[in-house]
Amino acid sequence: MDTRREEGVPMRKGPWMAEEDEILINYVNKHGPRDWSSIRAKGLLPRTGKSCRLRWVNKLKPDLKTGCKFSAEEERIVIDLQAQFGNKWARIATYLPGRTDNDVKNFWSTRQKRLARTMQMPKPHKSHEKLPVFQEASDFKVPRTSTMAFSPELTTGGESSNPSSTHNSEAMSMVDLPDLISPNPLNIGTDHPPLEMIPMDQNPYLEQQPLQPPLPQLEFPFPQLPEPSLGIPLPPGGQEGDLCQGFVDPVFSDMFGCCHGPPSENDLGFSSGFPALELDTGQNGVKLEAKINPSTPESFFDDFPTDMFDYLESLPSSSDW
DNA sequence: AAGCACAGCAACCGCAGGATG
DNA sequence: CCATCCTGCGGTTGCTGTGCT
Repeated sequence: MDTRREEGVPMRKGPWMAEEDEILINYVNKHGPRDWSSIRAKGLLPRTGKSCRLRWVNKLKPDLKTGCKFSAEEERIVIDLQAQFGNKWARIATYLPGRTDNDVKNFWSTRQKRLARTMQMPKPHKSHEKLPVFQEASDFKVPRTSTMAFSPELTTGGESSNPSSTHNSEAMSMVDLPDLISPNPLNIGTDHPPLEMIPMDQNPYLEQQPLQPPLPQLEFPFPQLPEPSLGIPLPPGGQEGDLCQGFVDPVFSDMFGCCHGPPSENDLGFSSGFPALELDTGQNGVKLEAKINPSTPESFFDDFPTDMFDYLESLPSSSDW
């Protein structure tokens, strides 16, 4: 394949340097995202065409959400679509604006590892062994929109989603934590039947939210932004500063507003576009104080210190063994 | 402070399918 | 029809940062 034509020419591998990125961006701006192998043929970069394309698609493309964790809604979409399409990451990624197939793949693989750890969690444990800590709230909180559906009898009397039983968070849309809090939150190896993975369309406990069709791909030449901007062209129909324009999932927009890159002036006024988290900006906007909004999505807690949930583990004393 | 383990991510590899000559 | 090239996809690997002991 590429290797034959590259004989004798030392091909660079490994991490990309800023200069290489710049060259690649310039090339794409001039010629569009195609003819990748001619980049090397023209002597612009000692990289294979594949490598150039990959770099562009995964890191340099203008509409990417780089350095932005998957939101709860994105997680839900990935889970739903993975159940529907299987490991068709590129296809799944078309439903997630700003995400690449590699992002989705990595997210899924990380999630699988985490689940595997959870499943292998030994029931008895020696006192000196540290229990696996649920590092993400979504490991033990089950949003009602999750495809992982409970049989009602699995929770205590089916009252788990009663808002009055939650911890002062009137509107948290999730199964009440204490119902799932145990060293074995999924009831694995107990008398309970295992959790069922139910396809979305057969899940009676799921509030159906039809998936939106994939977004149209950004076409070359990319639209240019007026200054000042982050240098990120907008999706068609988008407005400046809102990379999520065009992503029409109302739930997503309602919950998260938009995910931004580097903070801009407007970002400090978080409350309008990011209802899940309100920040009190002190003098000069330096001191930030987070206030939890009642409608906070569950993955919001991912950013909390894990020891916040230490009480969940309720470690038995060593005398119990 | 050093060593270790782990999670997350970037990048590579191999393969498949379409386009072209 | 065949060979070759290009592009795209999914799986895998290896590096890096971070937290824990």
